[in-house]
Amino acid sequence: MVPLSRKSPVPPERCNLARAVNQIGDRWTLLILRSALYGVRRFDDFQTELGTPRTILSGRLKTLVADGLLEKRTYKIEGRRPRPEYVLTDKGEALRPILIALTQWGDQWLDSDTQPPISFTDTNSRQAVRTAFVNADGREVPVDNMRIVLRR
Amino acid sequence: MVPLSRKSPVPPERCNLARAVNQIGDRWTLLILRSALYGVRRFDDFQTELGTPRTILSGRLKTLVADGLLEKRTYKIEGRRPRPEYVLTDKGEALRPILIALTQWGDQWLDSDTQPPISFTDTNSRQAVRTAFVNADGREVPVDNMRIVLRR
DNA sequence: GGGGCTGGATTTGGAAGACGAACCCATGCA
DNA sequence: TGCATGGGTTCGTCTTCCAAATCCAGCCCC
Repeated sequence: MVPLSRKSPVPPERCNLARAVNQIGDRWTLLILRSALYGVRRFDDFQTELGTPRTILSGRLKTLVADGLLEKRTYKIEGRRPRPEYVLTDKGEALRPILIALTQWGDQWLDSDTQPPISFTDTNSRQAVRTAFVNADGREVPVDNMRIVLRR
Repeated sequence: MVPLSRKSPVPPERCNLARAVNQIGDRWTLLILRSALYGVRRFDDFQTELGTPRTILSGRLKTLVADGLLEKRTYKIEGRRPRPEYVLTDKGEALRPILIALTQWGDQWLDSDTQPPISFTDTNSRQAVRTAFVNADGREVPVDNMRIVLRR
């Protein structure tokens, strides 16, 4: 168990986890990113799938673009007028492993009775894949073997 | 780039990521969990560190306990009256790798200019540690080598 | 070229939740 | 008895959320 501490080693103002939470730590924002990672790009598709109020969706898409997680582009279907679409940037795409890990957390702790509706396997070994800590060589490092390094 | 999709392969109602987001996808909830992972346990310590309004903090702690992420216990200091403290359960502790991964995402995408204030190393190799997907043998699986498996 | 359709929004009021300040309350201590 | 401490709740305001209605631009068709 984690030892008692009266305060965190890194104060929230300097903490990149806190900053990340401020940028994406919001229900709708995370749900929009979820859909985006599955390839959803269009306003009405987000709206239909998530049931997000249109005002909110409009605002969240704006801040996601402003924060560089989505890129607003224009797509054009033959015979239709051009329309915007919202595509993940590299920065947004970099959240994929994290959200997959969170999915697996949900599989285990929110719905452990039933088989998860989606899972991930290694195409070579065909084994199930999980998240873990690895060193530079890609070898797993057990949590007990990890040391925290603080800078100042 | 992710191919266009008009809707997600798993609808939000059945999606454990969406469920996870509904349980912890909230600014204050995530910040409280951050502090808890660093060992913070007491009402006033959370409040001082995060600046959470006391009403909000009180409510969030209640739901975190109700959701089984924190356990409410009693601690007693010699000569002081007993008080409650909030300690991570296994379910809450299981979020650690995910929040570490999110910290590292923040290091890279929100503050890449400066050295991150906190990092993690392997006590054996003294190398930096990162999160990755591994197979059952603890061998890293590159993201391109992952296959999605849908049920039903 | 007027009318309808369609997708991507903004405007408008009412409801819910966030917030800060003040207060409460049980215990231990002087 | 009075005061200090930690952990809350109550209160009134203020912001944000939300649903419904409306707007708007471009394309189609007649």
